[in-house]
Amino acid sequence: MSTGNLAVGLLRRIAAQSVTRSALAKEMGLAPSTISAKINDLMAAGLVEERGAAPSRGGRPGRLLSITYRTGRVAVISMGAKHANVALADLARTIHIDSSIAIDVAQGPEATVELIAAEVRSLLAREGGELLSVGICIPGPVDIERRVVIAPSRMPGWHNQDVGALLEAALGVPAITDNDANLAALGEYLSRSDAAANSITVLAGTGIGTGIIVDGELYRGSTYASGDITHTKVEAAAERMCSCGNRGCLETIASGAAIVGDLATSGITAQDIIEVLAMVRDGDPAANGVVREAGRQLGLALSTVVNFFNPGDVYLTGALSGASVYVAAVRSQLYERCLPLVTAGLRVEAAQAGNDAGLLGAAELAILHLLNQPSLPARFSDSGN
Amino acid sequence: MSTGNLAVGLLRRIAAQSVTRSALAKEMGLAPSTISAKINDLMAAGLVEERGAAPSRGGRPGRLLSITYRTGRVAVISMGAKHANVALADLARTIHIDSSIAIDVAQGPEATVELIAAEVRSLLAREGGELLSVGICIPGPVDIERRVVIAPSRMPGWHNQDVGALLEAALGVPAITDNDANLAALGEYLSRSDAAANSITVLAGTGIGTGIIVDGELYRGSTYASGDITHTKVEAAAERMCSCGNRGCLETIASGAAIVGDLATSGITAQDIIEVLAMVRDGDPAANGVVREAGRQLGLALSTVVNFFNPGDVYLTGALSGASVYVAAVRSQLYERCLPLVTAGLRVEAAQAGNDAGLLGAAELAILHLLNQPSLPARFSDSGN
DNA sequence: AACAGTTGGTTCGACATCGAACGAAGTATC
DNA sequence: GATACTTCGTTCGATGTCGAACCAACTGTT
Repeated sequence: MSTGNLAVGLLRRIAAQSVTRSALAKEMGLAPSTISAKINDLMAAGLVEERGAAPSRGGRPGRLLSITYRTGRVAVISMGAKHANVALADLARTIHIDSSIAIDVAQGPEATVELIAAEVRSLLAREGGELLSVGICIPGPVDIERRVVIAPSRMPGWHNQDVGALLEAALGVPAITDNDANLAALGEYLSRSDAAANSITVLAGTGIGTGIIVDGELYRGSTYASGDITHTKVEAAAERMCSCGNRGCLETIASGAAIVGDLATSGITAQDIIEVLAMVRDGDPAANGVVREAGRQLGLALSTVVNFFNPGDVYLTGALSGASVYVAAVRSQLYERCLPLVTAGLRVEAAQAGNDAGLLGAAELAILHLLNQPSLPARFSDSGN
Repeated sequence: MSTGNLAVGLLRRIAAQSVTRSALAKEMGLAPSTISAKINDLMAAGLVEERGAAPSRGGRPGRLLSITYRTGRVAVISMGAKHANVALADLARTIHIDSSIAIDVAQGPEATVELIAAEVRSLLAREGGELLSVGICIPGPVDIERRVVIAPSRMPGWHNQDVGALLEAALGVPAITDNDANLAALGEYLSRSDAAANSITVLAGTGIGTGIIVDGELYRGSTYASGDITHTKVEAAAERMCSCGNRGCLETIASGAAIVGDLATSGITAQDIIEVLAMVRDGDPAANGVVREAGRQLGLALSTVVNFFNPGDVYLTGALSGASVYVAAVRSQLYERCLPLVTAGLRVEAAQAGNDAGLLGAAELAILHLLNQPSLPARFSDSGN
């Protein structure tokens, strides 16, 4: 009776923050009567309750609505090749606890998922609450229809694997999977109140992927491969051999690995990109120069894409986005190289959600997935606190 | 009473071709009862009538529905810098008569629109029928909200001009304006039964623009500037000066003007790109080589965009798309340079609608615009044949 | 020629949403 | 503290869409 799409939207919104009926009506652009009717259903089903009143704004004060169920948790995971970030979030998409564990994708899906599942259980034991759903970011293309990882260049042995099914088997709750850059774009879009309807979120890690938001919705392309700019040709990299077998790819000059490598050839050894960032922060000129150059090259490659897509916002995530030289280099390249009409109003910024963007996007998808389960109201009402 | 959005969709569909109620229900994914109810309204309003029966398919034969009004015409115009194609189409988007006239955009909007309007009147005088609406393709960005041309690099004096208003004043019917590449994409998408949901349509003329279809809808970008790849940097053009003041732009090596220029430097003079095409068809090796190289460079520039956008189809329009060497060169570059997951299922073809693609897109927009006029039913019913 | 099978179209009750009108519960003003 | 004003929420009739059941009209088979 209350499993309609509107009910889901209302639950999501109320879970995020207490609101009054009239505020909901305005936010959602629906008639007050429609909201009231639905809220009645939800209250009858025991999912929502009135809790206190909003301050009057010159007239009758509104009654604040809260979600009855507050101990539900979604587990969200962001996978890299060597590490995974694991976190628990509530239904309002707020992250309550998180941790990082060492994994090795080369060990294959089963072993990796078991490590991740163990960490989820451990976080649950510490934090309490009931696990309702899981969302995971994969560093490679994901066919969300068939629900499998496809041809992930950095994850041999994972092709056609249904990671969601493995997680479901291990944790006993619904799970969803999507590409990391896609989820970062979704997370950043959702966590901004001022987000443009069309945006590109760049995730520069081992490879360089982007997530695309079109008209407020995630765009995944015709074969779930959209957003890949790793192998865009840049002149400055013409001599460099890429892992894909070609030369001149953006990855060979703007990825984390490339930066570490470039520093090594100038005699400076850094363990990983995090160390490089620390050096930049300490004012190391060599590190600074290499990072700026990486940003410049990324900006150059992005300029074609930005001219084509004409986004309102470009968000940068990944470790490098913490360095302001990097962000500034990307921005200045875009402003210099793109058409005036395209740069008019264009924002180029580090993601506000930082490295949690992917986790937030995963939480959103996991919650939506959960709320679309047919058995939802039962779960909520008979395990509610 | 029958001005709802469903009514518009039904009218459009019935105008395109006679159909039965049950076929409409299937096509539109609506309940048969919904269709019947709406058709009753439309018949009561005198907009639709039953005309004959469909052959039985093993059961009760359907009754074919036709639009009552068949002499209505929309005028569609595709503007270039020196020429404009003017045509009349019916409500089914079929072009009945067309012509080409010489214009000069440097004369400014008023004079140009007057020339165009005169040609529309002349076509109407020849063909008969009542003019209902006008659609025009502009070779530059168009802000469809404010309904003005913005910063058109090749049309000085047209900035912030409302061409639609000028046409309305001259012809006395509603008019709409949009960018030529956008409308070509829309037209090609609509005229294919097998079109992919996400596609890029390349219009290579003076500049090189693309129109983008996302999930079956035209995507225009955040500032109506999407699709511009004219100034994408290509290595082979590094030495060439572009009209934009930079070097290395795609336009300097892959546009029609660039091809004519390149042939001139090898001592071969062609008046325009049409002549070059004729030479290619005659097997002229120099012309062939230059056209193939243009296609190769376009393909190279497109590869970044295709990796990013992951379309199902790429359509080529504009004069050059008539040369199969050109299409083949673009296709082979895309297949070679894009990721396997992106090229899986990717089609790269000359537009089926050919150079009419823009006119068809303009007809679509003009018809939609017309059907969204509040006074529509009156117009239709009291002037119907 | 009767009858089963198939497809086309309508009727009717259910449901979601809307908008207008109204009652409820405050604040501001005199 | 009466009165106007503002905001919140509900009631109620109208509208659009759906799906199930039903009637209508044809084909093919026996």
